[in-house]
Amino acid sequence: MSRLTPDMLDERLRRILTFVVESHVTRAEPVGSQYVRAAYHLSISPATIRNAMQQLEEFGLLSHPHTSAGRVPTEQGYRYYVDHLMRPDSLAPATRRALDEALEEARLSGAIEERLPPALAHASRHLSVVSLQSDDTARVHRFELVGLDGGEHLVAVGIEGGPLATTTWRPAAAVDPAILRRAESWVRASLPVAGATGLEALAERMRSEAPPEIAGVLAEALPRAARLVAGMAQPAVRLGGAEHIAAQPEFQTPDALRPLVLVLAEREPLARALESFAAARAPRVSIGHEHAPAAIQSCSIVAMSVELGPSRAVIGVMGPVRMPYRRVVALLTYVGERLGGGSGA
Amino acid sequence: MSRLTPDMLDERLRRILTFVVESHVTRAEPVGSQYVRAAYHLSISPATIRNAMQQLEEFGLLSHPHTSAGRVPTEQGYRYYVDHLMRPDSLAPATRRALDEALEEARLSGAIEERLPPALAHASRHLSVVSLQSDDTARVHRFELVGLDGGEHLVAVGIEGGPLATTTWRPAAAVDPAILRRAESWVRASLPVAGATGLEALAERMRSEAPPEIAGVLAEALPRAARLVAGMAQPAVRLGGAEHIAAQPEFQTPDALRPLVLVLAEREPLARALESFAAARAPRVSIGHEHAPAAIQSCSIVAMSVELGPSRAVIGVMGPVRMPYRRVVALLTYVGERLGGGSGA
DNA sequence: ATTAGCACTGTGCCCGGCCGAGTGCCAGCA
DNA sequence: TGCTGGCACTCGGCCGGGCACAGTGCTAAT
Repeated sequence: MSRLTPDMLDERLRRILTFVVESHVTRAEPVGSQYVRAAYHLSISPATIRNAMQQLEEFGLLSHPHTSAGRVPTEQGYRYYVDHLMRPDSLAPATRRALDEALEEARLSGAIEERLPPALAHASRHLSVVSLQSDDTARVHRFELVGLDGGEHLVAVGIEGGPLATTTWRPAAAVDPAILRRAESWVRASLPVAGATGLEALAERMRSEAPPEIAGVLAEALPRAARLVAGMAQPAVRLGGAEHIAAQPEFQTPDALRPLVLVLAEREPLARALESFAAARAPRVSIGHEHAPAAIQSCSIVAMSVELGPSRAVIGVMGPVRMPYRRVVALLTYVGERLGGGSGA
Repeated sequence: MSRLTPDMLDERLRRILTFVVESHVTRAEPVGSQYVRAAYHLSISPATIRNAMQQLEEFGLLSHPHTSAGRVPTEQGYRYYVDHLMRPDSLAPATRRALDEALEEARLSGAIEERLPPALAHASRHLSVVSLQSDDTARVHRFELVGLDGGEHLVAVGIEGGPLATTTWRPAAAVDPAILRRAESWVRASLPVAGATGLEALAERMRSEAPPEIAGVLAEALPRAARLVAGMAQPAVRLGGAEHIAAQPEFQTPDALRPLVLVLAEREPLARALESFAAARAPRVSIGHEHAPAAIQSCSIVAMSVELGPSRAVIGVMGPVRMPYRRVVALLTYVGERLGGGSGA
């Protein structure tokens, strides 16, 4: 299907499409010709509007639930709206203030990834999603080996743009600190390596190449390090305001709601969908079937990537395709600025 | 309402209640007198069964959706069944084998808390829940302070019966290792303390009592340590097999399904409900309104506490009140034995 | 090109009637 | 006394018809 260019539609069609989208977003019902006329004080007659709507339908931008119903935007209609019609919105001062407060509080307490989802959900009145960045191929650039008191040993690995992760184990016999440092150096000489698989490859090489006296520690440490990296690669998706999406009229049938149950329980499909926003430094919109996971193809996602503490995260909002894109984009733009997403690396 | 004693019901009433519960569990429909008679080859007449059912209804064990429908167990009916009627079930060999394999594989890969939910869900054909144990008041019994290469510093805290948690920060100026060790010792002298609040109190005391040269590091380390403990106290709830609960006939209306959406998204109510199983060394059953969170009062939970790696966890299964308690209890009993839950501290 | 008018079509809703399931009760019987 | 067969009753679910309504598509007029 060829992408519509902005100038394929004349001014009137563009205005009417805008009206239909925005009316339908707020009213959640098919919109008819006389409603558009009345709501926007148009001086043209309903019949003319009907003709225009018919053209929009031929373009695939509107559709018709049944003969005697009004029009509803198609996913392509929303796409056209988002790309060419929607004008920037500004946040209500109260919303802005609430966000500022929440962000400031989060910064102080340091638990920003905990506070962000409820704040976003509250401000957007939609389900908010925050995914701590995942990257299977992220380079492991740090490796630390520490002997703790009491015989336990600690291994720490850091991936680029990610936090440091640690785990501990208790070897059969105490390990000489000098051996630890040599083992550390041996590993570091090969850094950076690519993700968990890189570490596993390193563990493999270690068996034949590393000096025997450090092989023992490394045999314990490297697989654990690989597991840590693999664990970081599974993004933790945090959610806020699930009540909003569950309250939407499009999710008032069990068939519509069920996929949501699955997605919210096992968040993997959601994480997958959010990955595609990893490069978005400004809010990006994904509408319905534009994203892959079937369970959320009745939803739209507006999201972007921001710096969150030491690592990057995708933050966004998910709702029905009939979503107030204007408002949500404005919201995310603001939050992104506040968190330094746009200015980030 | 006074608790029913097992001998308040004569043998026939007990048998009929058993039949009604078990039929309803498998068929998900009200069960009528002639169905009971036919299904269990009873030699008594439907009329007699009806009389018996009427008595059971007077006891509050059965109820009646409407005049011309069969009987349905009440929550108290299920409770009586679970307490007095249900006989131990044995696992199908295939299930047992599948579980053995999953557990063995999980043990090898070390990621048991990842593998357990899907395994439990698959074996029980219900939603499985695994909650890593939380305890606000858990004693902090370990404290480590380590200088890493590159100027970063690492603080590690361990709570009793829990894993070691770590975080890092980068102080303005490098800290002398000797100072680190003295700071460590100063904190350890006060261990164990109770949970995050204990650490916060310690940070408070530190300001007036600690030698000035270690106050700087501790001012950075102690609040971070407190946050780590607070974070551990928020149990991570993992789920498996959400499709099972979403497929149950009792959740085929939006009103029934909606609370589930909320609970699965924000897992806090679930975590709260699971806390009450922390002391259960054998499967315990909580039926409908027996647990507090309103959102899951149309569900039952069968769960128990087991040792999972270094810490304890509550593992269980959640489904509609109409749940195959026999089978699920047998399943959890088996898994509990395998994980050493019963034999645990 | 726009508009007024009008016939048309499909949905949602209410209503009445029917069917079936399963009960409660009663009278009769071991 | 306890069980049983029989019977009237009640309620939910389902089906089909009829009505009101909304909003369209078309045509003819401006």
